[in-house]
Amino acid sequence: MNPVAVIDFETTGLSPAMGDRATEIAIVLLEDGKVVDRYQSLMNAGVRISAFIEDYTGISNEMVRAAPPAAEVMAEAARFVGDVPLVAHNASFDQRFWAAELARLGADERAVPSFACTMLLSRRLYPEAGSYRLGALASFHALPSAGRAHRAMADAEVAAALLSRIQGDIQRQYAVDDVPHGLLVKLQRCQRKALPKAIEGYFQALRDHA
DNA sequence: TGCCAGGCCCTCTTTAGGGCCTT
Repeated sequence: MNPVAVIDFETTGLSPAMGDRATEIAIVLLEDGKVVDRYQSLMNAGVRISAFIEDYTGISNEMVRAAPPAAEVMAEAARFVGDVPLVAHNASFDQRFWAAELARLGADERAVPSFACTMLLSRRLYPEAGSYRLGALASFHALPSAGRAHRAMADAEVAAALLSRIQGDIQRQYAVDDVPHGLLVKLQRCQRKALPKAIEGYFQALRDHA
């Protein structure tokens, strides 16, 4: 299976459009269901972190003041990811911050790649899960704890374990050898009953293209 | 200081509203 990069941001709030900035990023490279590399850094975007967010993430103004500049960290993160496709939990959130922080470096926001989303996939694959928060899905699947929740690397590790579980379940349930990123992106937009047809259609298109 | 968004998805729906999920 080709590698994917599972990414998680900690930020000052919910919306880069409202001035919120990233405070920490973690990236886990996953290949064949195994972690093969990691990147993690706090970053200083020069903005104040509210008391609520300090409490929520455990990331303080003092910690961020001592961290490298956000531009430096994001450039490193982009180099680390390279052309590897991206995955996140509730990916629309991380995709917005990925685009916004890289746009500050001069990157084209329209060129942001499509993310696969472990939350959307879980909604389709595990209708009995009840809650689709990352921590709730980790409990549902009995995934190993990776440290303090709401820190970037701990959450990225859990999301990577969830993705590995998702890929394995798709392989078993639908008798396929591989679950490439493009298939994940396709399935996260599918109704549950349409999953088998979508999987067959995806691999048929690959064969037609070959 | 306190507040903010956006996309998905369900239903008491589609001429809409509200909960969930991310920080």
